Amino acid sequence: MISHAEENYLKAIFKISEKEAKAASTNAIAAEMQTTAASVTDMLKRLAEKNLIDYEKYRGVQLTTEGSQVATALIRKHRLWEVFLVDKLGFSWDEVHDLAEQLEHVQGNNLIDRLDTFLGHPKFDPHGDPIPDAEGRWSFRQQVLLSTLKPGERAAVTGVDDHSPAFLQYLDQLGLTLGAGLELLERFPYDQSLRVRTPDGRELVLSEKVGQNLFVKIS
Amino acid sequence: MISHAEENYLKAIFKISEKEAKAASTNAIAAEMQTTAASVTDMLKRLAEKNLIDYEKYRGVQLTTEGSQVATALIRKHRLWEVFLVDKLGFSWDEVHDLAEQLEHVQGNNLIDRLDTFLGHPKFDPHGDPIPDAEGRWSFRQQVLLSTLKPGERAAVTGVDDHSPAFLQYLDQLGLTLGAGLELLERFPYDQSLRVRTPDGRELVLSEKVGQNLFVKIS
DNA sequence: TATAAAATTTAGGTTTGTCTAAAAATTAAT
DNA sequence: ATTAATTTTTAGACAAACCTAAATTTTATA
Repeated sequence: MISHAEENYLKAIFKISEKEAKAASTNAIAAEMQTTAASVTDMLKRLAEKNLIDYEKYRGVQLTTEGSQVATALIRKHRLWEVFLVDKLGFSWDEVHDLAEQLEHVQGNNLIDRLDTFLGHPKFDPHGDPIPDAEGRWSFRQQVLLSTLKPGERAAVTGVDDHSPAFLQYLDQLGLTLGAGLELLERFPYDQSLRVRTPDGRELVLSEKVGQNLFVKIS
Repeated sequence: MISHAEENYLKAIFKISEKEAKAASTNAIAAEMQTTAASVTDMLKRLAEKNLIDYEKYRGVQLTTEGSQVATALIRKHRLWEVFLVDKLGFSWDEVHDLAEQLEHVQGNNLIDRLDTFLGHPKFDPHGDPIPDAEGRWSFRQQVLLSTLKPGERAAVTGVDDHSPAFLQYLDQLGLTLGAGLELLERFPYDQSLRVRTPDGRELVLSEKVGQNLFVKIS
């Protein structure tokens, strides 16, 4: 039996390992979980005991195959619930994280596969993040950060790196929701801000920060 | 802040009070919660401290107005999720209790009202139990136990008193799902078993126990 | 390479929710 | 109205998950 708290730690470790490629440090986990390093050490011992992580004192941790499977299943649940909340209940993409965080812990035999069927087997969640299938396989997509585009290139918004409500709401305001098209007109060398044009002819200036947090697919 | 465990106790007390009309006893709560009397006493102190119940040592408990509101909201959530699981995800009525038991604890501003809207504001759950509205008002229905029918009377199934999967599955097998019509042909005095006819002409003999656990509306 | 700084772990505590066994109060029965 | 049976509460423990403060280990720096 894996507790909710344990599940959350596994997910946090998975998330860190995704970005960093090396063993996840106690401090990084504490930051991700918004708790103290001491609490993390406590939990790491328990997770190691259950063979969900490989843990060596002072050396950070890595998920075992089993731990990785648990984390992947959780992410699948989280993202499917997000699709449900947005597509079926009409929530906006900046409102669903906390709800999905709770829903992902609901345990039940067929629940998630039935939900998946009900939603039409979506491959990406409302933020453009891939949803692993029942066997833990991920969908990939040719996407790059907006900041890497060259002037003249056209692209469509496919996802975000920063998932904060503030960023998502700002994108809503700009009309840069998933699928929105755009063309990079120029990059100002002074601060790396970007001038882009939308299909309806509007021109926007986006900060470097926006460019580094928005994924697009070049068309 | 009310914990999941506290919520479950409030719901249990509500359920007992519904049937018994008098103060709920420690033992009755322990039975309903499948735990020990000592654990119940512990919890009752906490609930009383939070003004969710009126508690006097050795005298049983009653919900306060606030406690009753919490319990009602929980029941609303539980039953709406059951409708979702049956109507949208295709679960059968004997499979949804445990899932709804978890889903009812998910906290979120508009979640339940949005779910309610999505489901079309159902008034009854898949077992025929009423779903209180957002203000805590209950729907009532003219229903009686099948065992109270007189020979010759026709009725339709509206709900169950026994919610066990075994009973629900048996009813499925008999074709006595919600809305099913029937006519009482005779009651055998020997064991109070009932001979009934269904609209498609089938005749069934139902035990006294079935008659005392099936609600019907006389037509 | 010592020493300072940073990261990590240990030690010792707290809260929530549970338990068993024993004590106390209430209710039933002779 | 005592005694017996039942119900309820208290006492004392335990596990999970967290905390702060202190000790230890690792890493960075002079």
